[in-house]
Amino acid sequence: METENHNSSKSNGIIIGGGGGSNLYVKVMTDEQLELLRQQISVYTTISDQLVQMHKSITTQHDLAGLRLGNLYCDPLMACSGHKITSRQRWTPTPIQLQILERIFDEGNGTPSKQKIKDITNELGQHGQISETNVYNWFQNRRARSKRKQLVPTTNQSEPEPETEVESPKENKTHEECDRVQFLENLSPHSIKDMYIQSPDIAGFEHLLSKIEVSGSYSSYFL
Amino acid sequence: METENHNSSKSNGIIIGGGGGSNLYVKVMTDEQLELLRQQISVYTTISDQLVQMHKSITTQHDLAGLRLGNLYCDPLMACSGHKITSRQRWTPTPIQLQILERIFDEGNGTPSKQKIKDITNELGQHGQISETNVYNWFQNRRARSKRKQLVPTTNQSEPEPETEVESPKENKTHEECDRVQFLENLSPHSIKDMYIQSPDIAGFEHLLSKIEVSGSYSSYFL
DNA sequence: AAACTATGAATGAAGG
DNA sequence: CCTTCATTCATAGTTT
Repeated sequence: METENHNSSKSNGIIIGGGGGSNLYVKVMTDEQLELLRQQISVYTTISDQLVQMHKSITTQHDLAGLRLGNLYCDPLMACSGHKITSRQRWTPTPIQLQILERIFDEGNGTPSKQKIKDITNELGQHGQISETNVYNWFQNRRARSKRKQLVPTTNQSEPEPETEVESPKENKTHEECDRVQFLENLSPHSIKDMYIQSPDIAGFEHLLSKIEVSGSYSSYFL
Repeated sequence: METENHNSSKSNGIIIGGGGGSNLYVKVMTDEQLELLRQQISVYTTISDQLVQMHKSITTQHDLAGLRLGNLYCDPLMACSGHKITSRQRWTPTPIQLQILERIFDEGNGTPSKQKIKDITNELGQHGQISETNVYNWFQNRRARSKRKQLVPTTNQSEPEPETEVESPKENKTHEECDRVQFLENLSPHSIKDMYIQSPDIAGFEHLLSKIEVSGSYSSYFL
């Protein structure tokens, strides 16, 4: 367990001369340094632990909607006031609105100008909550999709992209939340065993540890 | 569990006897131990970094997409195994890239000059494929859309429909969301300065560090 | 419930 | 810069 004796790097080693002439090279840390290390690691531990818990709570729950809502209605006052918060993170046109929109769309003008958008928005506002962005997006999507429909009328099933698809075959579609977390899960496994310091009480954390790859550049983080 | 009594149980200190009779007590770490520490810390760094990015991506509404692509980027094996990654015509910023871009964008200068673009591109190139055009476009779009964001602060709270939606009171989404977000935000500030080890390139991380409270029990994590 | 479909929304890029 | 398009994601609603 004695050193491999590389004395090149920082001076975290000292040479203690015995009386005779045999020098003993050891790595030295003062109590202060150890304390700092302890703090540093504890900080990492704390952060990681809590973030992991958040991560778990996010991926476990189905409430991605709530998640998304968080962005939109992140105002703590609003949220905590336990008030209304019509949690419609995504606008959905009412039948009346849709009808009007369709009519306007069929009127030909594929280009709803800015002012037009305003007018339409105002009109539709009489029939439900709506914003200009909603109208804008609607026309945007409507145009694009009506165009695409024409382009691919019935020939959709014959050419399912015979590409060199070595991608993981399935499970792309329904795992929305996985998309969000796979950047962690997909990390190639690398066993960090017998760590000098172990965090005893973080449950899912070790699982993550076993998956995180220690990139070769980690040494650059250190010292 | 192991106590924090590092003086006795865990012989990480040795007594080196000099010739005379004065003993020198020092903390000792072998290279191996140091290496393990290095790995451990780098693991924490990696995990924290990525989790922080996820956290930011979640709490910031405009970059969920970028996060998603993280899985493509983050898996070295898959990326290096060859014929993957292709089939993407459109550049998508990696989380790291996005983070850097956001930081630069937030630094005010709405005008990324030609030279600036070059620099940024070069920097981001360290974290993934990118071109100057990508950077240019990104800033272009970012600016335009952030501007448009202000234009549509539609706090439309009107009640157009017989909205009897009470959103299941027991399952308070907003509350959960708050919990998730606030667990970081609410941590009492504690300055971790002059850390023995610093991670140079994690931007938002230091901000978090300044907010994380080092709980008094951190010593229990250590040894 | 899980899978599917329709569609609102986000965003990189192109044109002017 | 502004507008527009193409692509993709995420979700609400529907079907099996």
